[in-house]
Amino acid sequence: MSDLSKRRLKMWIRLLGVTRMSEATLREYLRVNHDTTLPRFDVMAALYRRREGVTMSELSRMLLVSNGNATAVVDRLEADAMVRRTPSDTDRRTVFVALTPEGLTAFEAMAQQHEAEVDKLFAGLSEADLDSLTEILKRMGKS
Amino acid sequence: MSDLSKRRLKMWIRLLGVTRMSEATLREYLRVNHDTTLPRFDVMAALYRRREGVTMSELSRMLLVSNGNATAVVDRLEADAMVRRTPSDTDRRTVFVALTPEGLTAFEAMAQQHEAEVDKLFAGLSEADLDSLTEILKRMGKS
DNA sequence: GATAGAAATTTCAAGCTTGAAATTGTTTTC
DNA sequence: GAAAACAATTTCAAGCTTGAAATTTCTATC
Repeated sequence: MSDLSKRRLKMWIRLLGVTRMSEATLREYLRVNHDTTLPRFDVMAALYRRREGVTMSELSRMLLVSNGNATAVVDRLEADAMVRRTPSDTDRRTVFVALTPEGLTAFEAMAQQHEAEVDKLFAGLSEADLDSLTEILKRMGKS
Repeated sequence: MSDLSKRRLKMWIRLLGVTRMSEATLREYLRVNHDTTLPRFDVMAALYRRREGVTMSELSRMLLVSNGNATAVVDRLEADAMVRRTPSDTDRRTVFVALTPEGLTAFEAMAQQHEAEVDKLFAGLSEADLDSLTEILKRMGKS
């Protein structure tokens, strides 16, 4: 195994570590302050970005999770009236999911503080850091 | 919310995306080629790095997972004779976990290919990329 | 040397996640 | 227009994960 390969492995382990620690912080924040979870927040964030609604498949593609997973989280959010399922008129296999007004309100209450939390988490990163990091992450995403 | 804060949020979302896609690739590789899972691999990798064995607490700290989680994964690995628990002589609360010889063999069979897989995944990163990325990740880990 | 506090681990319930199979519906191809 | 292929979603079992509570053991303080 080449030295470069070893360095890539070390970087991957470090990347995973940073991601897990950040997720833990955000999970804790959501639990304590909003009595909710990261997966629920992720779904609501996706639906906030696509206010008109998305299909279940689109949703799982956006979040990079399996279909079954999306179904389960949406089921629970629906039970809490945070999201609503609407069957498609033109394709009876398809269902659209969207935030309810309550869901929208709840999300907006979380989102701003969540952004502040992320900001705090990565306060050590300057504009220049963000430039290079983003550029590198873009390339990583393409493979 | 400042522009810088928005950029940090975008970076975080991108980071999460890269991590999830990479994890999905590695999970698939482990499932198809070694009939195992990422959490199991992670535990075995930690025990490989600390061949002499670690306590359950150390293990969960190394992997950034809860104690209960470590217990569950170690239980299953132990049932498959990949790892062994040994009670401490000096502190009866403590238990050491270590790879069995079978576990060691199984891990070594996976590890090299796993490294190759990671290498492929991040082939787009040059030495210079790794330099700046590692430097930035180090700083991110410190907050 | 009791006892109160701290520490290591496990247990547990609830929720998350995957991948495969099942279900239902649409589209293509003959 | 049947039949086969394809597509969207749900269901399901198994495993993962968390956080809190319970259990057992150790340590410090009186």
